[in-house]
Amino acid sequence: MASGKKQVTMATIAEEAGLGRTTVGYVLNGKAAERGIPEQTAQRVFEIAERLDYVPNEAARDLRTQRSGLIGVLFQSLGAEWPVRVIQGLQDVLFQTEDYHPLITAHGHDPALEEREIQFLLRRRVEAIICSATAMSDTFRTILKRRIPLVFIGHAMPEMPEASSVLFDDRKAIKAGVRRLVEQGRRRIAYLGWDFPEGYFQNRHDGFREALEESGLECREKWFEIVLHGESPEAAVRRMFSGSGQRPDAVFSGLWRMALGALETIEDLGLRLPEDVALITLEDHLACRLKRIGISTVHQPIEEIGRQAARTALDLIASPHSGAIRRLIYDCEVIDRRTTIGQGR
Amino acid sequence: MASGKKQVTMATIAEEAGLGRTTVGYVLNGKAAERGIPEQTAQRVFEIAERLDYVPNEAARDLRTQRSGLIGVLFQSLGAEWPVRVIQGLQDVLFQTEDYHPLITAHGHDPALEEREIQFLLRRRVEAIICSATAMSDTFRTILKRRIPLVFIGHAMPEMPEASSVLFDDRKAIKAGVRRLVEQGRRRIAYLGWDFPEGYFQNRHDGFREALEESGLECREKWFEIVLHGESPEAAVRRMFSGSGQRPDAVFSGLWRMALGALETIEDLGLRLPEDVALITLEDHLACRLKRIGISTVHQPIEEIGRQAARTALDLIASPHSGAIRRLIYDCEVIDRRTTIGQGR
DNA sequence: CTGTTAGCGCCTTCAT
DNA sequence: ATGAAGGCGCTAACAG
Repeated sequence: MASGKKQVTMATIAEEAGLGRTTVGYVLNGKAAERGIPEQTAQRVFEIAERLDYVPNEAARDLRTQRSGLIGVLFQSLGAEWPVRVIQGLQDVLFQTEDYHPLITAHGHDPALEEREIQFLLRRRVEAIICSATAMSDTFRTILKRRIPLVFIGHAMPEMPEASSVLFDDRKAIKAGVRRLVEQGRRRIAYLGWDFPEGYFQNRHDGFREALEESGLECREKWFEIVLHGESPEAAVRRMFSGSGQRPDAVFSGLWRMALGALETIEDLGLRLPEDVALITLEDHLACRLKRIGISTVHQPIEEIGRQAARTALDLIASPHSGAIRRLIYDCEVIDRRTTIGQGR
Repeated sequence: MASGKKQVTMATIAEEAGLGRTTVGYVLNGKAAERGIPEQTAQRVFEIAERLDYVPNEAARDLRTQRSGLIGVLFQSLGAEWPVRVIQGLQDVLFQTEDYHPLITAHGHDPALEEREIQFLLRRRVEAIICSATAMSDTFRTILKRRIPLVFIGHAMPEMPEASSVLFDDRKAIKAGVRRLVEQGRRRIAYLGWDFPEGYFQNRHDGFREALEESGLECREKWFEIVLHGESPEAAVRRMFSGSGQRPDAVFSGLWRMALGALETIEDLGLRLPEDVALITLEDHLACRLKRIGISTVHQPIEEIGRQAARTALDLIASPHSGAIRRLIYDCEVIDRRTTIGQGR
């Protein structure tokens, strides 16, 4: 393989031990007892294996057993904070199984690469694929056609009802955040959202409107800003606070980046946080947690998405004929930092 | 495999096309021309493959060719910022090859898991392993014994001269940082380091002393603080600034986390940055780049470590008998932010 | 131009 | 209690 002398295989061990391959195979797979192979023989086999630095060949095993023990994991990019945390959740679960490992890939928003990477996963015969939703790609269809369990995380893909998904209950989180603002006496709550090309965040936008309604507040269009892709949040915030009429006394942001922009802009306008304006955001990013930034957030446990996605994949592998599984992660926690009136944290 | 009808293999295609497996095999591997197979036949094979959703089986291919096309990548944790950026660099290079893919793993500082994961990589017959150095583990010896190229990143492992490595030239970076401080008129420069258990950062500590020496400054022990594992940087900084004697007029920090602590503490002490004290750090972490934090840094291109590590691995695979390759990444750039006197950025 | 053949290393049924 | 044998899907040397 790497070089040098020949590989050590089960045959090598069998020969060395003066046994048949079969016996060795059973011993090495921990089925010695089951086949009535004497303890002593097993012992000897293990010793020889150790001495010879035997390492089983997964390719051969996969080929023979028609399974790979791999779960494909496909992200657009690993650069953001959340993919990494999702992966940690995945590993929490997969490390326990002993049987499954993630095969992690990213495509950097490049459709050609995406296709290639999916092919890669298929060639390796991954038994399930966990991925973040992207623009509809035909390649996903290929996955389903081969009847490989597909689990979307982060956002659902409504065009693919056959696929499973594990998502945050964003509406619930938004309501919790808005409720906190209302508790703190805010009545003029603005919204700062982002217009991702595929409209993935529609759910958040709608959730905000619903939340206001539930609190008996009106949603003024002037205070409902959807920042376009490529546009800076700063402009949106300035617009929101411009004019001589009433100003918002709170801003709910759907993304941490926008919240950071809002923080800057609001202070630039000479307003004080949280006295004049409160600010709260989804996505409890590291930046929000830093003492000098301290943006209050509705914290959602990203690792839990990973854990549930792993479990979902395993469930689907175990019973391939069950329908799609859809899970919502309801957990969320409002964390008061500098930008809301809380006891801090 | 997943379920349902039988797998589509080359044999299926051969049968469907009324050809021999060999012919199909050559066509599918793009060696039709080389073997003088008529364009038309090739065309037909491709069509059938497409129609049948044929996906080659890597396990079979690996078994046959005795290579896996996988490069193992092992981190302690993916949670920090730099592993992810290293991976992006790796992918930059590997995506170009078409032939190699990373197989990414982490073990969360758990030696038992580390061992298991290395076993996992070996069973999959990765052709090289790229990993961040940890406490000396015997498992690494196993890797070398099997003559699998091993590339350390981040820190060298002096105990293993047979292993390759790709590292930053921290000394050079530190000198650049110190030089900038000196240019700005600082003469009483303190150092804030961290005592990682294995003493990996000794290199940085020494580099700082050297840098001072080169600038003709003395290194006062009071201003040379190595924060112990688990201790807070705050205490160290307070110590450094305590007493009635002279105070440092600049702090060089070896880690962004410490720099952040220093920033807080220095301001808590009623000192102004950068007027009273300048602050500069290694590790250009996101937190340093945020406008409200704005810690000046000596920026090192982490992605480049990934790229070079990938190239090193590929080189070693290509010529397994060459000795260890050691690469230093010299690039670094001093970035002035709020905590030094620069034109900002 | 195309086919036959012999494995790669492992699992597993069947025979002894 | 142990072994022989066949085959998973693919490649490549060797015939035709």
